[in-house]
Amino acid sequence: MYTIGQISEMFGIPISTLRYYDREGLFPDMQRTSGIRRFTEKEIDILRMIECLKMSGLELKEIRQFIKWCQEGSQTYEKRYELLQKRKTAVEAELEQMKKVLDMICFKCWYYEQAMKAGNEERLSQMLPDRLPEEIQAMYDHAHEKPQ
Amino acid sequence: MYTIGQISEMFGIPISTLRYYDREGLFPDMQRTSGIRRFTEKEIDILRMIECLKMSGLELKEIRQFIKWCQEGSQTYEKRYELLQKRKTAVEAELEQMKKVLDMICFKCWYYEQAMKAGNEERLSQMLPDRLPEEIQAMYDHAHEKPQ
DNA sequence: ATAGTACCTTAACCTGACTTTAGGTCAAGA
DNA sequence: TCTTGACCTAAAGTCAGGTTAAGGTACTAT
Repeated sequence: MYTIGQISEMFGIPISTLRYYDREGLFPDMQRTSGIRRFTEKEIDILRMIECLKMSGLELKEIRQFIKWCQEGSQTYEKRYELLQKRKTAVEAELEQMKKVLDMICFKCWYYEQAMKAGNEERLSQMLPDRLPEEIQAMYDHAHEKPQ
Repeated sequence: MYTIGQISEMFGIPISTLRYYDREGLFPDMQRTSGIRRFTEKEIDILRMIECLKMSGLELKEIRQFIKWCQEGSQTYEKRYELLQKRKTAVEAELEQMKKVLDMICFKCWYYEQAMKAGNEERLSQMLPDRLPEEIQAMYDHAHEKPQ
């Protein structure tokens, strides 16, 4: 059993945020001793889940729903599964998007490296959009692909 | 030259958002004819940049700064390059993070698939944390790696 | 005793990124 | 003429996800 201060240390999450999560119902029936929150393994598991689902792009209220389902036992397996499947699809799409963004950023880094060497962008602008060096062109093209 | 309505259509961005971007100084010295905004190729280029930099996680005020540098010509190449390098590092880290999150989500999908088949989580809980089927274990372990 | 520290609450405040509202201009078509 | 549609502004509102403030309790060490 841990106090809110210990959990805050453990996870690097401000105390105010932990209290806010509690207010939002993310720790259903957390125990207290004379008003003071007692975080057990159960709450730690929930926090790990919150961190993961938050990073996957879920909102707090959706996370609260998921946690509620976890409490309700085996009859909500399907709902939990469906939510996770949707998340999976969304995260996969986001990952593809981020790869394109990264290629765009990398291209722009190359671009400004060249611009710095030359002192201007004249040569560079003549290379656009399809006379770039092979590797750079590949990044540029990938970054500019239409999303399917 | 395009009107705000045409640009809104082209980019799928609400008119109110385009006006908001303008208010925030993202289209420095955009021309107007009798009060009506005229979007040219220049503004279209800026919008493409906004979309890319936004997806890379930059805030509007940082994007405004970048656009301002673009206006200032060749003496800001270095600043622009540095900002992009920082973004590159951040996006690379985010990408790695997202891969872990995806593995976590995939693991959980598998978990609930099994739970649905079995009707309970007893078998599953016995497999944690290191007696999972090989492929699943790999996902689980990757998802739980400590960030370096 | 009293000071310090860690906890508690409620309510207000904050930030970023928009969106909505209320009221106004202006040109084209019925 | 008058209504419709596309534009305009300033100011207020919204939403998520917190954070801060003000005031209170309770244990511990000096």
